[in-house]
Amino acid sequence: MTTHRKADPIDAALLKALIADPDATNIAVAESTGLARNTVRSRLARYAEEEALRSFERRIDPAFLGYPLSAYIVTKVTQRKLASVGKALGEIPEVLEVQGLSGVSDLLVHVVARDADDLYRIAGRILGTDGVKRTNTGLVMRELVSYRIAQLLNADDAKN
Amino acid sequence: MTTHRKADPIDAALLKALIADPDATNIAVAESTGLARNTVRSRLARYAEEEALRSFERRIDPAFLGYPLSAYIVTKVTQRKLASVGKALGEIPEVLEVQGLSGVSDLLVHVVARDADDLYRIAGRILGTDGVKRTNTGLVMRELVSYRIAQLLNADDAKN
DNA sequence: TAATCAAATGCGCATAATGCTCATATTATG
DNA sequence: CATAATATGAGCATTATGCGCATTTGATTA
Repeated sequence: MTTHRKADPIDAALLKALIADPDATNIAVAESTGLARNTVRSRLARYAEEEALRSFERRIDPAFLGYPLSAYIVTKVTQRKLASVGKALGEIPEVLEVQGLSGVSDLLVHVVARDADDLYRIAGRILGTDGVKRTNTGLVMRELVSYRIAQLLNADDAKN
Repeated sequence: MTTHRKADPIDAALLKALIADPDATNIAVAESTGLARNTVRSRLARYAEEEALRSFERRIDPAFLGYPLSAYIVTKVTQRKLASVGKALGEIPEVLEVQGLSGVSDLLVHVVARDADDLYRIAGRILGTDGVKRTNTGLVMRELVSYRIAQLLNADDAKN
């Protein structure tokens, strides 16, 4: 796995171009980055192969699907039942994401809801799940910093 | 704002096709959904205009940028200093997202890091930020349910 | 029931992008 | 210096795009 050429495993300029315009054609990206068209093409193919790009689902705003409320539910779980809880949570449609945190029995459950009543119902269903000991719901009131990653493309070399 | 035709504001089939293949051409989407090409085109244009699709950044896996560690830092803040804390957090490159939770003085800070030492440094920097009273770092150990949204496209009608 | 209107459809066409191949150039690494 | 992975440049057949425009569909409303 030695790298030849300077070849960053991930090319910052290329990704920046795509961030600026997700629908840019390969040719447009090539022009804006100064790379050759075939280079853009082969790199994107490699990224796809390496799964450097996650699902398109991440780009869909839940609010536009009718789920304007977003909440994070910190969930304390009976350690033995971690797997079954994970499975049960996966069966709740409004659960977008569940991450196991350090502490072994803490889960961070990201949910969305149609309205306050809906959220109440969902939180109740989670708390009622066998193996769940305790939940703590934090409704997202506002985004102080909205999701971004572009800044990491600069700091890549300049260690901070 | 009356809707004519059946016209879902968001078309489930179209989005599903894009989830299945994010790089599908309009023509391919039209074929797989049974919609006309111009329909696909105009709908996608509308979604873009309505900002139903979020930044392309969401699709970039931080791990491929050299940040394999992900953590959520629950942060208790002096309420008066909420704005300045938000600004300060925004200046930390490894901070991907900051959300203000109900409770007014609770923030959920999503960070990534190159390694454990890096995370330690970042957590320290956040704790050292003026206005931050307390932090609680939860390192993501594994994903029990990885981000998904497709299931909401089905449950859209079938109230659960 | 008929008028109305937004969305959906179908067609055509000039322009642009794609997917591919192949030969060549470039550069980090050993 | 030799090597190997990447980048580049050119060409070409195929496909997609962007757009205009006329027509149809189906829900709303007078």
